[in-house]
Amino acid sequence: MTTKQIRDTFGDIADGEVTTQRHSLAGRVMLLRRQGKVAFAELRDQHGAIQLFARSNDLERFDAFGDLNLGDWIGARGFVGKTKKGELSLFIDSFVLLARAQRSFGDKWHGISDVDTRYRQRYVDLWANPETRVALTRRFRMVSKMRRYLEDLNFIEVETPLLHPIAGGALAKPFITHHNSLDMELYLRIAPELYLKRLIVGGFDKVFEIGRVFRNEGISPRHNPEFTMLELYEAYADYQDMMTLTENLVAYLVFDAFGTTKISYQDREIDFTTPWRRATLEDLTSESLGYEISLETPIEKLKEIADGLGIVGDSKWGSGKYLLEIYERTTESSLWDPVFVMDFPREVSPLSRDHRSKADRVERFEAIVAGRELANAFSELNDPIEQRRRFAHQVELAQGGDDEAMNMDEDYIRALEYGLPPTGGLGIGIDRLAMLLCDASQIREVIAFPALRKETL
RNA sequence: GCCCUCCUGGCGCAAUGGUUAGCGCAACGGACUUUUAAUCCGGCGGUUCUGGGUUCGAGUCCCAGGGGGGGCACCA
Repeated sequence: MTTKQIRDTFGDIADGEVTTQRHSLAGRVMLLRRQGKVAFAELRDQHGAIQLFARSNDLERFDAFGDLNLGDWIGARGFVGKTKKGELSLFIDSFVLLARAQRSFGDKWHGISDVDTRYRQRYVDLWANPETRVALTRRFRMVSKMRRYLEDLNFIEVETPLLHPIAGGALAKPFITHHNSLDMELYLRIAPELYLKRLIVGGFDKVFEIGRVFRNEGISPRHNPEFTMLELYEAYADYQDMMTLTENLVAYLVFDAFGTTKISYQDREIDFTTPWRRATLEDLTSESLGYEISLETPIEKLKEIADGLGIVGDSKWGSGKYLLEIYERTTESSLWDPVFVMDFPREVSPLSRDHRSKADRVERFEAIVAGRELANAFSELNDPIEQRRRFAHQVELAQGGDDEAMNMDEDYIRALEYGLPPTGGLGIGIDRLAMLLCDASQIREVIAFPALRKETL
C-alpha cells in the first residue's frame, strides 16, 4: 500500500485503536524518535507520510530499527492503528532495510536553502523541500490534462524530428551538432512548426506535439535553453478559432488545478475567466502611449518614438519592426490579465497569413498573461509564392547580420506547393504556463533539472 | 554581454580587523515503553571557495580567479 491509501482507508478510526489488518509500506525514513523501548519514525513515500510505531516487545530487530539513518529506504509491515495521541500509525512488527542513505538530506527543519544545491541535486531538494515536489507534480499533471483535453477534441499527438537540417519555424539562434556518417551539420530544433504543417499537407487534420525545443540564448529567471512547447495545427481553422481554443484550454487547466479561474500569482490576482480580452497590437500600444500609433504612422515618427525609448534601430527595419519593438518596450509587460494581442505587422511574422481585411498586417495573435507571452498563434500562410518571398526577406536579414533570421526552406515551400489547407496554428510555452500554475517567479522552479554551468566535483 | 551581491563543519545559521572561529540540527556514544522539530547527558567534527595583497594581527579590508543569486539587455 501507499501512505495515502492507509490514510484514506483508516483515517477515521478511534484514538488508541489498533486494527487487525496487517499491511506493508515502503518509503524513506524522514524522522526518527527513539524513546527507550519504543520508537517512532516518519515514513515518507511519493504520496505523503505516515508514522511508524515500534515497540521492542513486538519488533524483533528493534535495535536495528533505532539505528536507521534519516534518508534510509525501508519496507515495514504491521497493523494499522492510532496512537493515544491520535496519530495514525503503522504498528510494525517487522521491517527491512532496502537501501542505506550515506549522505544527509539537510536540516530537518530548514531543509536545503542553498540554491545551487537545490537545482544541481534535485533528488535532495525533492526530499528536503516538499514545495519542489508540489510544483513539479502540478506541472506534470497539467501536461497530462492538456494531452487528454486535446485528444478529446480529436487532435492526434505526433512526433517530429528534433534534429533539423535547417533550423526553422521561429526566430532564434539554434544549437548546432554534427552527424558523423552523413557528414552534415544538424540543428536542434527551435520549433516543430514546419514539420507539423507538413503533416497537415499530408492529410492529418488536427495534430499536436508537446516537446522540447532548444534555443541558444542566455539563461534567465524566465529562460532555459531547452524548454517545452505545445504546438498544434488544425485544418480549416483560423486564428479566431485558435483564440477560442487557447482560452478554453488554459481556463480548463487553471480550473483543474485550483477549482476556480481566478488565481493568485505573485500576490496579484489573474482572472482567466473566458472570454479573454481581444485587442489589436496597435490599439493596445496607443493606449499605453497615450496617443495614436499604427502601421500608418510615418516611419520617421516611429523612429523618433523608438529613439526616445532607447531602442537602437537598424537601417533594415520597416514600420512593422519599429511598431513591434515599441509595443514590446511600452506595452507588453504592463498587460496582466489574459489578453489576445491581435494583428501583428506582416514584416515580423514570416509564417503568418495576410489579414483578410487589413493591409500589411497578418492574422496573428499573442496571448499575454502577467506581462509575458504565453501563446503565439496565427492563420498559417499557405501561399507558396508569398512564403518564398517572406523567406527571401529573412535571408536578406540574415546576410545583414541578423543571426536569428530564418533560412530558405525549399522543401517546406515544395510542401506548400502541394497545397496546405487553410490552417490555424498555436504554440504555448509549457514552462511559462506551469510558472503561472505554480506561482513560480523563476522558470527553474518548474523544471526538474534546469540548465546550469558545469559543475567541477 | 553589462551592473550589483553572496560563498564559514554534511545541513541551517553566528562571530565591532584582535586569544583556541561559536550555536542548532544531522552523524556518533549513553538514558528513557506513546513521541510529534521529543527531551536529557557525553564526546567528535572546520586550512572560513581558491590564489595573491594590506596589517603587529584577516572569516572580516583590497585585487584576481571559480561557483551561486538578483537586476538590465535579448528572447518564449
